[in-house]
Amino acid sequence: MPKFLMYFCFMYSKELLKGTLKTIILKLLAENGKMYGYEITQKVKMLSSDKIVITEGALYPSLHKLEAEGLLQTETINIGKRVRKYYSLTPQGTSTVKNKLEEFADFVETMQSLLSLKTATS
Amino acid sequence: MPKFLMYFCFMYSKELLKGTLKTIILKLLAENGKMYGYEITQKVKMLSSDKIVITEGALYPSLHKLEAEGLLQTETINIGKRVRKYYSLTPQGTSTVKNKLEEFADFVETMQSLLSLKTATS
DNA sequence: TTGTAATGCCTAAGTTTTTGATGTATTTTT
DNA sequence: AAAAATACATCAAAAACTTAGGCATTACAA
Repeated sequence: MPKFLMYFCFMYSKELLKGTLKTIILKLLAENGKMYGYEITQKVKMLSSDKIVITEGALYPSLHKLEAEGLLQTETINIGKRVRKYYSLTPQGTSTVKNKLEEFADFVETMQSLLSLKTATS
Repeated sequence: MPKFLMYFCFMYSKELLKGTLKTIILKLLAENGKMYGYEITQKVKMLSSDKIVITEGALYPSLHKLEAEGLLQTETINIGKRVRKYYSLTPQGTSTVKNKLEEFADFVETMQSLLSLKTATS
């Protein structure tokens, strides 16, 4: 789909996405073993039907930070003359994924009750 | 509960909360007609069992912004020598609440499927 | 009665996270 | 041959928040 058309279809205010990027990255890596940056952006777009678009300006700083924190490790390989940098979870990263997911689930539950989005079976 | 103890019990990383503040405010006002700032902080704390704590440093700028955007209107009354500023929804605000809630619900659904938190009935 | 906590409004500096623009280079498709 | 996709990255600016403070009144406990 051409870029200029995308803005008419999907995507909600990005505000809500804030704070969820790391969780998304960690979860994807937990499921797929290792992925490179560009692959992550495409996967998220596809899995969310273009509703969640991770820009590279947000992704790479986040990946670098996770690596600096010891949650991710990298492995660079060459595809012809092009470089590809694979990210994967460290042991510490693996144990963090679970916490992050629980935290998100808990947050959602709290918010849903606060916003009365989850009505008691009545 | 004393402040120094609170940090041991509840509250998850505030990151996730980002972007949800306006939605929370609008929904509370839709339900309660009119509320004042301090009241909102207390209500949210209570309804979320202290899991969501809205600081005044976040609340007041947000209220002022919503007012500037025409979604809220105010009414100041005096309680003895103390001032109390009630906020309520404008017609525009009322129609915005629904959108915000739908947006949040949609976001959550997308995230849950992305994070595989919602498994298909199997 | 005195001082601490609670009520009630507010601002402002600094941090974090993200957007949007830009840069570079290779490979694939039209 | 040109355009789009692949693939990495950085950086200024915006947005939203945290932390810390300021001011004043009222309630409560020591």
